[in-house]
Amino acid sequence: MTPSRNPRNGTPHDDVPGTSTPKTPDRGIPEATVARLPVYLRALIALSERGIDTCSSEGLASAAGVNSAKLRKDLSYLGSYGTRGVGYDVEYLRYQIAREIGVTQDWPVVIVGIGNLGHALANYAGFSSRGFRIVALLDSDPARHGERVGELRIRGLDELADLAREHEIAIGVIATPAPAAQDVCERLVGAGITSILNFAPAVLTVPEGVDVRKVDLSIELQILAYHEQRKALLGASAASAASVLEEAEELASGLDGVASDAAVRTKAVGA
Amino acid sequence: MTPSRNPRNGTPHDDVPGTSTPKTPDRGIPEATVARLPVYLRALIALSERGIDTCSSEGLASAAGVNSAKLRKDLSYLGSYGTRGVGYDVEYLRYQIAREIGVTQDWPVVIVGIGNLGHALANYAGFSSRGFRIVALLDSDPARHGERVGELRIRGLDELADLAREHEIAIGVIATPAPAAQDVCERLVGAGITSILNFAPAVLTVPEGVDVRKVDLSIELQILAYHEQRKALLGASAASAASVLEEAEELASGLDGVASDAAVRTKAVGA
DNA sequence: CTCAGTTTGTTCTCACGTTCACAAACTCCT
DNA sequence: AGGAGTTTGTGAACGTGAGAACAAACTGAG
Repeated sequence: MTPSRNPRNGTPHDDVPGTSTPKTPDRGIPEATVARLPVYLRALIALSERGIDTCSSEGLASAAGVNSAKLRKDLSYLGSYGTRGVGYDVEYLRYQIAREIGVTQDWPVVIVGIGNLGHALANYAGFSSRGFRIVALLDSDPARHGERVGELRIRGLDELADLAREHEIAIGVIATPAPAAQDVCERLVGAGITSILNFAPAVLTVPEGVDVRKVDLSIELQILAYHEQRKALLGASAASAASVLEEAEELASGLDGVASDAAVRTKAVGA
Repeated sequence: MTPSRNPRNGTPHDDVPGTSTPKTPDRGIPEATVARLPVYLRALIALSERGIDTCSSEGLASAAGVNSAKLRKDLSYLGSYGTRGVGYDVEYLRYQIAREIGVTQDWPVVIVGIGNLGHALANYAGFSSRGFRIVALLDSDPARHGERVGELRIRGLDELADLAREHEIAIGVIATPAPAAQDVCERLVGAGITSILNFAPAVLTVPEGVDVRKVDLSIELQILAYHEQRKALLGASAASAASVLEEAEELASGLDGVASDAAVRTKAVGA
C-alpha cells in the first residue's frame, strides 16, 4: 500500500510560469546532488550489510560524511521516500537511489590502455558489485594482444566497433598515455560510446552529447600541495606573511574604490 | 613607484571592518580556481615544450579547455602577470602558477597499500615531473615487505613515523581496501601528515587542519551512468518527452529490473 | 604625438549550491 | 483521544561561481 505518492513534479518553486526562465526544470537533478548520490548509495549498502533496516537523515548523513540538511534536500529531488518522525527504510531508499542513478543492472564497460593503471582497473573488484561489468580490454600494442587479464583477453583497437555493437557498450575508460588519449577518444565516440572516463592527463574535445569525466592524479596532488603550502606559510610566521606576500606581488596595481583614479593618473603620466 | 597594492580583496561592500568577521580575507584564492590552476600549468608546460613563448588568454583557455573570461579571472587572483594588448609570457606565467601552487620544488609522498593500484601509482612517471617524489611504499602484509617496486622497497606500516620524520613527508596516499582506510588514515595523521589523497571507497574522518581529497572510480562511473541513462530515456521517445518525464518513476521501474523492483517493494512494505 | 587595434583585468549580473529554520506528519505514551 | 517528542521535506537567506561586457593599458603605424 502506502500511497505516499508525493506530487514532487509539481514544479516546486516555479513561481511565475513562462516569464524569464526558458530553462526546462524537467526532473533535472542538480549536478552537485548527482555527484553525491553514489556516496549515499554506498553508505546505505554498508548499513544494509550490517543488518540495519532503518536510518535517520542524521545517521545516513554522518555515514556519508555530509551535513544532514544537505542530504535531505538531495533526497527530496528524487521524491518523498522517507517517513516523518521515523526516517528512511534502508532497502527501499537504496533501491530508489540505485534506480535513479541507473545501476539496477550492469553497464558494459570497455577499458582502453592496459598499462599499469589499466591492469589495476581491470582487476578492481569493486566495479562488478557496483553496477558495471568490464567486457573488453583494448591496447594499441600488438605485443600485448592475447594476454589474459582476469577473465578477459587483451584485444586490438580495431575490434572496438564490433565489440561495442555486440555488447552495447555505452561507457569507455581511457587509461592510455596522454598523447594517445584524443585519438582513442575519437575512436570511442566513433563506436557510439557517449560516456567517457579519462585517466590520461590531457584535455579531450568531444562532440555535443558526449560526457567526459576526468580523473587526474597529479592535479589532485597539486591541489593538496597548495593547501599544504598555505598551512606551512601561515603556521611558520603569521607576522611576516604580509611582507612575503607583498614581495611576491610585483606588478600588481590593484585599483578599486577611492585610490584608483590617483593611481591610474600617476602611472599614465609616468609612462 | 606603484606601492604594489594587493589586487585581490577590494572587499566590495565591506560591512563591518575588523570586528565581526574573523574570517581570513588574506589572499584567499577560491577553491574552484585552485582546482583549475594545475590545468593551466599543464597547458603552459605543453606550450613551452612546443617552443611557444607568448600566448593570449584565448589561446591558453582553449588549450586548457575553459572559457577565456574564466581563465583571466582565475589568473587575476594571483596578480597581474599579463600585458594588455600582448598576452602572457609562457615561462613567466608558468613559474608564477607553479610557485602559487607550491610545486617549484618536490613534495615527498608516501603511498600506503601496494596492491594493483598502489603498484600503478608507484610506477606512474607523471609524479616526479610534476612536483612530487615518492619516498616510501608501505603495506600491512609482511609477505610483501622487501619486494622492490621501481627504486623503492616495500616496508611495514610500523616504519611510517620514522620515515615521515626523516623525509619530512607531508602528503600521504591511501590505496588500501576500504576496511583498512580509516586505520591507515589515523596512522598517517599520527605521523604528522596533514594532506591525504584517498583512493579507498570509504569516508574518512580526520581532525581539524587535515585535508582529504577523494578519488573514487565507482562514483565517477556511476555519475556517467546517470547521464547515460538520462540520454537513453530522452532519446528513446523525444516526442513524448513531457509525458515520459511526468511518469518517469513508473516508466523507469517498468523498463528495468522488474523482478527486483517487485522484490524490494514487497520487502519494504512488508517491513 | 596621435590614433587605431588588441588584449588584459575588473565589474556587474545571474544562476547554482549550501545552510538555516520551521511547518507538516508521523510515533508513542498516557 | 490527545499531547509530547521526533524527523522529514521545503521555503528562504546567504555565499560562491560563471559569463558577458567594458574600461584600462599596451603596441605599432603614420
